[in-house]
Amino acid sequence: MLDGCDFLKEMDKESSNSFLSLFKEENWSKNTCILNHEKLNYKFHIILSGRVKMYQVDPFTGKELTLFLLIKGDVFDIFCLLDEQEHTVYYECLDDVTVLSTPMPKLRSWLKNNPKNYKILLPYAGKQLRMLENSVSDMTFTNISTRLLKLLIRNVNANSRDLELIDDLPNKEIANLLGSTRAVINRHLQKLKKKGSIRLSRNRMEIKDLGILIHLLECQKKIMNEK
Amino acid sequence: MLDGCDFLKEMDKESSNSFLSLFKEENWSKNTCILNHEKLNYKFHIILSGRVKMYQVDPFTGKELTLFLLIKGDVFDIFCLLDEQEHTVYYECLDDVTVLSTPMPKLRSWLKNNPKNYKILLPYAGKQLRMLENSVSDMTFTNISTRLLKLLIRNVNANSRDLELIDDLPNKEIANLLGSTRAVINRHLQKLKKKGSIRLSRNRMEIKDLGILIHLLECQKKIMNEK
DNA sequence: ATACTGTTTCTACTTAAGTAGCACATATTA
DNA sequence: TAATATGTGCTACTTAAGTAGAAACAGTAT
Repeated sequence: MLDGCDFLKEMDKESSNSFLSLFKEENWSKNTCILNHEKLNYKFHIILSGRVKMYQVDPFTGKELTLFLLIKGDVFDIFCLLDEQEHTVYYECLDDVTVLSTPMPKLRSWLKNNPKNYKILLPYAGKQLRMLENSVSDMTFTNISTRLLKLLIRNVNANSRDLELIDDLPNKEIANLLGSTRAVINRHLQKLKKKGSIRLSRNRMEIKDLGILIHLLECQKKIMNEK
Repeated sequence: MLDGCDFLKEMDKESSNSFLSLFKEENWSKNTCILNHEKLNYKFHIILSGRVKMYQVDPFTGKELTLFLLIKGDVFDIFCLLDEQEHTVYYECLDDVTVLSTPMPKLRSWLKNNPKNYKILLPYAGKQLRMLENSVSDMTFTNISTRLLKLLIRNVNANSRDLELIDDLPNKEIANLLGSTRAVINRHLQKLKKKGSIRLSRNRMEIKDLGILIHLLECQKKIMNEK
């Protein structure tokens, strides 16, 4: 059930048993939102199935930015767990979701009593740090069409060659993932479609020719290089 | 010497003594670069004095992005310490710098033997996460002139009312901090100068009227709100 | 079946930011 | 002191991305 959870793999058997006994399973239906950020300090969750987007909303324009698309094995809110500060961020279920939940104080006191397990947090925190760092550098170094190409390629399943995780999202959600707007994303998607690399329909994107996408990404790099 | 170091404040007396005995002092002169990222996995540093910028360089355009301006109490490389992965990032001393240094493996084994001290890493990791998250949302929600205003205001000393930390940087370095270019930053700085809010000279920025800066920031918000 | 909502596809327009280049000023050092 | 490098201030130009709005379409609910 929790195989492949980065969070647990460093833990020994007895620790992971006592750790898991802290939690109880919860089911949230699609589109459920966790809006109250104070509550993030009250509960801690591990995702068993389904997608949860972590996002921010600009209070002045209402524009949205999806910071992470959390899936099985991801946890939240790691920010609060690390430094016990409030975290102004929202969560929304993109599918029906199953999570393991526990009150934050319960988890904190368990960690205090089992201090060697503090270290299980470290690689996960590192992974998040690297993802954010990567977002920052992508946003300063590359334009939106390149970021879109990267997003698509990154989410192609190596075996099936199919687009995963983001294949059923509307243009608006893709835009939120890249920090752009629906109109701009659609403009770039239409170009990719015209080149025969993707297929588009309502709430559905499919890879038609991964080779073209990879080639286009290479070209972008070359263009930047020539400048 | 290490008063106000976030990194140590959670540690008990005996831990911090044995912790500090791992390190030895090093002095690096201004403009020293740490280019070899493999080495980041070999050594770990705590800054005692001077500024160190952590930055990335786009391999295709040569454009730079300063991710963090590290000062007294900051450490590096926390990314490597957390997840033991390589970290493609550069460091450069903006001043003569004094650090405490230790081999990474030595620190790792000390932590292994003193597992309760794993937790001292957590709030620092949280702080870095929040700073990066903040960069990402600033970059998607606000334009460069607003980000410049925020940068200036954030670095005004509350008591002296003077600009600190970034007051002696050339326009190019300010641009790197915001992920922009010298020409654009200078354009915005000239506007602020014309409004009488700052004074500019070679490698020097001074606050002339903080009130104007704060007012301009408020106006930016209002403009975004009306859209 | 109908109305309603969300999504896609397009066109036309606006604007902030990036780019290029140059004159001039200020440091550094040879 | 001359020569060189670095930083500033400014102009003119280009372009990617944001903005606005409308038509057509696809699902859902009544």
